[in-house]
Amino acid sequence: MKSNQETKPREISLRKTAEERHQDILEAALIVFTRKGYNGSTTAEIARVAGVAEGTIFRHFATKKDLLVAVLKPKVLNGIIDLDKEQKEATPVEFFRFFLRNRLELINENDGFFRFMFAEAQYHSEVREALFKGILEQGIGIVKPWFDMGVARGDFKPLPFIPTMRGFMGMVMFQGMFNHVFEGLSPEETLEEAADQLLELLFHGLLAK
Amino acid sequence: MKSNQETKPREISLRKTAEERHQDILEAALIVFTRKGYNGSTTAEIARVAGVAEGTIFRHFATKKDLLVAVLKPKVLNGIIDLDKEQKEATPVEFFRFFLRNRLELINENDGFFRFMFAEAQYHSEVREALFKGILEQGIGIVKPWFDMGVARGDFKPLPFIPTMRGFMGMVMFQGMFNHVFEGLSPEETLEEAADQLLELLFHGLLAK
Amino acid sequence: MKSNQETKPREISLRKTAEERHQDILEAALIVFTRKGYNGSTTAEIARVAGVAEGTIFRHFATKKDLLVAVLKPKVLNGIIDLDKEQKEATPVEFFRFFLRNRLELINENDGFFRFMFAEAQYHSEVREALFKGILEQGIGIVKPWFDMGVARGDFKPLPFIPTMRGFMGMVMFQGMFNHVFEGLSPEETLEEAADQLLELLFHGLLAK
Amino acid sequence: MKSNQETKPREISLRKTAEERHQDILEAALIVFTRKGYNGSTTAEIARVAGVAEGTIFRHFATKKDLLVAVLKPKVLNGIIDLDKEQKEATPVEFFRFFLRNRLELINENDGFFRFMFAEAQYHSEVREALFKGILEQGIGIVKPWFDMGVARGDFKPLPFIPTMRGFMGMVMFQGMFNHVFEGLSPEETLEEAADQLLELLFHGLLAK
DNA sequence: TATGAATGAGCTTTCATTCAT
DNA sequence: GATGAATGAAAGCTCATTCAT
Repeated sequence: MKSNQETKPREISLRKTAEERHQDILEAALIVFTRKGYNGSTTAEIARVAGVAEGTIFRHFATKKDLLVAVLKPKVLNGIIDLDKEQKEATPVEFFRFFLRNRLELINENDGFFRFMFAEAQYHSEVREALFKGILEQGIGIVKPWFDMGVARGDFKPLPFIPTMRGFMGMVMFQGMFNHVFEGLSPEETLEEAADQLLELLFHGLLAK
Repeated sequence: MKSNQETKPREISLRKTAEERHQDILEAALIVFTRKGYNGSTTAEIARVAGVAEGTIFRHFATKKDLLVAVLKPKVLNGIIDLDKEQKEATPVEFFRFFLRNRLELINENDGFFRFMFAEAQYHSEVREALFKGILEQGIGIVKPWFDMGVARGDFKPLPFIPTMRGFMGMVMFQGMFNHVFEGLSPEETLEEAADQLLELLFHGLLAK
Repeated sequence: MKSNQETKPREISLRKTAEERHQDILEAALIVFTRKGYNGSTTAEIARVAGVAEGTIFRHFATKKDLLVAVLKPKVLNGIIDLDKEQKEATPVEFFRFFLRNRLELINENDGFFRFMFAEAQYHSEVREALFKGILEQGIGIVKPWFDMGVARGDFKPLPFIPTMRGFMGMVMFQGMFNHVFEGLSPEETLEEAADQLLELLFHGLLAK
Repeated sequence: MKSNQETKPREISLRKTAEERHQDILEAALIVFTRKGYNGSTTAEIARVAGVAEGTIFRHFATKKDLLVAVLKPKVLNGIIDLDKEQKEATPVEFFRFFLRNRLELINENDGFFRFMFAEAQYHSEVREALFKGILEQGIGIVKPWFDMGVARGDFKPLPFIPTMRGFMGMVMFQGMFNHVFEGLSPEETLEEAADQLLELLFHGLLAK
């Protein structure tokens, strides 16, 4: 008793905390959703992957839809923040180079998740909103000042921001997301090379002069 | 056959032919799949939209998956053909301008179907293959000669084809497909304006000099 | 072929008609609901009793609640009609005697169903309404003219109708419904004897003079 | 034991005693059962109403059924006792008047509980027995001497006790219990008026002579 | 002793597919 | 061929009960 009181050796608990289970379920849902889509995933499989009973899922998330939303939230919030933290001294051109590489890496690391998000955005307004508010708005908020600065400095042409941005994002997203669908077209290419070639096209265009 | 054609004088039949029902089902499936996704669609709803009994679907298509494949086939085959028929006299630059506008129109007219295809491509290898073989390969087959010609004539820079193409397609597809998700960013823009701005970026790039 | 066309011997169909299945399910639901209550009954058991697959129930009734309502409807509608058809020539006293016996028989024959209805009326507004509209309102509509006639003829005292009715119905319903709960108190009693004794009390009261 | 009583000076404890929790759970169960029925109530809701954890319920009552039985017991035991304590000097007629009013008040005060009991008596033998032993038998035990005395004194007709009792109880119970179901029929009526009218019918009957 | 997260059997409901007509 | 009722496996979800803390 005494020693117990004094040392309290923080015995390794066999039981997971509620927070850990919560995370287990979220991670499992991320994996399964990404692989099979929302409608193609069953709560039974998510439970199996998470290593919990099926009922446990509904203790943490009232409905399957709630679980979907909970899966989206952290990905959306954490995806972009602090991106330009260390880029304070960069030129706009350098920022765009950095940004494009960084996005391709992000998409690559979260393999399948962005594809999942764009896919489900069509069918579920919750996803659409998360995609829009969490990713697009934030992305634009970060890129626009650099774009404006580039135009102000005379580095960039004074093109309209939104359409230009859309073209730029199209390049990046498409490369990042559908690489998977089109795999085989240029298999030995590295991520950096892909980024550089997109940048070349973005910066200088296709025409010879 | 002949006697059949002659004697049966094509009376205005209230009964549809098997071929007509087949088409009704395909069209209904296209509509429902596009709106709700493959897993989100029920054969009951497709039957209702098609105006046939649920069992009839399975007389024409053994499984729901078969129906999906059958829906993809004609879209994929007809999507691209005859594109360059009337462009024989054009310059590569003119072709690209025409191609980009034509693709945006195509995507627009088949509202939702391309989104559906890219979305389901993740979850169903059948769709992935249809997308790849039917659209990408054909598209590349058509564009590459013009690209090569442009490079040969000195109109285009000698950039590597595949990455350049991917950037180009990214612009086009992203604009066409996710416009819907990002609606509101530039609402009064016409399709032509969007096409012109993408072309400006594609041809001359972002940098000022 | 020919004989088939001519005689068409109305082969005994192995398959039940949709209407028959509908009835099977309603009858099964009546049995199970009556025995176990609404919340205590499972659609699995109802299906088993009806001899159909569980899914079949939901082809005929969208929800379990709908099935409950469908069970109530015919009982409620058929319970009372034509009661006074053959009583045109009776005196009010004779009518009351007939009515009381008739109600006790009805409750007896539909063993458990009235108990079920009064029980579930507490928890489900659908049942409450059915009970009120289908049984009480109709019952009052039938009895009131006879009561009024009895008062007009000087057979009955001019008591207020509703409270008197409630006392009368209480006697009848309680006897009919909770006989079951209180069984054992007077086991060899016949239905007729019970009715006669209630009538005696109803007509002449407890007091000696 | 003694030292325990003396040394621990009943400090105002924030913690409830086991006995208090026991009571809290019983009260909560009474409320929830009465409102939703046994099968319609969840242990989760009872725990919430009681202000305890769900597991705590099962520390006090092994099963939900045990909780039901425990809820019934005190109601059944306390429902009737002391009824005739102050009626020693009354006449049988006065007793019946008092008894009827008293029962209506009791049913009214325990709003819903008697309805609950009669309802669940159909589905649960435990309730049936409690109802029978706790309420009927006791009630009969109390009323019968007064009835017999009334008959002996020549106040009451020599009717058979059980059927008469059943008619009487039917009036009372039905009025008390299903008033709720039939509300609206005579809304401004007071409890006393209702009692008086039932007594009038009970004592003198419906017939004019 | 009280807690409340976890459990898993079982609930109502859905749906692709079958098959007698 | 067309029908549509029937099927039953499987879906999402509930809930009385358990048990490590």
